[in-house]
Amino acid sequence: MKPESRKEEIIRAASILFKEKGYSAVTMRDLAKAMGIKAASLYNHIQSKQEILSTIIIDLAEEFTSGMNQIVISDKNATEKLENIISLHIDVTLRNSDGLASLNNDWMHLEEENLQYFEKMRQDYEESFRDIVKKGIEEKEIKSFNVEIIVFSTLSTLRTLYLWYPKQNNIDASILKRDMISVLLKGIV
Amino acid sequence: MKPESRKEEIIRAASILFKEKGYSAVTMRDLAKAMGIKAASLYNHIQSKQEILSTIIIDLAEEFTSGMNQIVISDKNATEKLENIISLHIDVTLRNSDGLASLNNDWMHLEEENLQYFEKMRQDYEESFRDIVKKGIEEKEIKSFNVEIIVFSTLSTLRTLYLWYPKQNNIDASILKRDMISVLLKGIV
DNA sequence: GTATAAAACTAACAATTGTTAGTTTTGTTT
DNA sequence: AAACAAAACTAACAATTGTTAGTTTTATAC
Repeated sequence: MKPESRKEEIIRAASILFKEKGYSAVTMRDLAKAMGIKAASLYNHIQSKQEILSTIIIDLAEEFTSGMNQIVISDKNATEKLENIISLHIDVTLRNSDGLASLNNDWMHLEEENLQYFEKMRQDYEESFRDIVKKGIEEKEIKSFNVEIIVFSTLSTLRTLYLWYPKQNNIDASILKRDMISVLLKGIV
Repeated sequence: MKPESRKEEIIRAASILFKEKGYSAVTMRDLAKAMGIKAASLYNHIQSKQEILSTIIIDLAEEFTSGMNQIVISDKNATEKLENIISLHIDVTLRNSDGLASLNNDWMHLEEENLQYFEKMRQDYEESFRDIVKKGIEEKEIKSFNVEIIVFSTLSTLRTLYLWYPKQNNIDASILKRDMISVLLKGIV
């Protein structure tokens, strides 16, 4: 592993604080104290508080976008694609559960350009998800429930993993994947 | 319907703003502007910003606590109890989806006394939920999956209803209940 | 119409906010 | 040890924050 730059350390510390109190309630002085330095010193490494937020969120959103795109173009049936989506969410959650709090709760504090970029990615992601479910229903792989409800209920669980996973003591990733697939898919497929 | 007091109007307006930007990012001047008055005038009706937040959250939490307690003591099997929990969440969401945003995302900004009170209620709620699922598994009503995962996945969906429901155009409550019960329970029972 | 209560207003406060400028310290390379 | 870059510091700023005090307007009751 290459050593973490000071900037990356700051972003990681910020992710933890943002998770605890939300972006708006965390001050640069809070963040500095967590780093053991003064607030002004942070600006040797970052440009603004906003840059920290956008780095956290956009990086994660691009990870999901890229992962989803690979799943979409893959030569799999709907059920397997849904399994891969579950797997994607679990992988990202294990790697960066703190950052996901910002993605879920503080995206609206992004500024103009990044806000639009983020909203586009989220919309495309949901669209891809919906299309996979629709295809699955057409192919009789998935039960013919209301599509919106299936997408919503599945996605809401996956999106909330970041809150739940850290409270479980070291549940194994592969076991988690198997169980999540059971609970989320066995009901609808 | 009895007319809404000025204080209730303020709390309702605050719920909407808190949902959009979170408690910390909403200023008393924002809230005043939404009410068409000056910030100082708000204080003729409320004691503090904190009072608004705690009113929104504690009222809702008590509603859930009371609803859950009735379900727990009822003479129903586990499946029926879970159906009633789903129904409870949908009812509360239809009545006050804005306030639920604060309950879900801004509870950590409650101050000492109310924070403890809230956390106790939430803990008890989850405990009751878990007990119902456990009992259901013992009675062979519910499949023997990991209890934590069942509770987490179901509850995460119910807790996120407040975000999803307002975007659906007037989906009927009874239809929603039937479909949610299908999607959430058919997989595990 | 005069008195009373409700609800708005103006003006200001002390504290906190993100950020900048300029300087000093720390650590590494020659 | 001299030079240089990285990373910390102090001090301050302009703007914004929740809130208070005191006053005026608006609506209701007698």
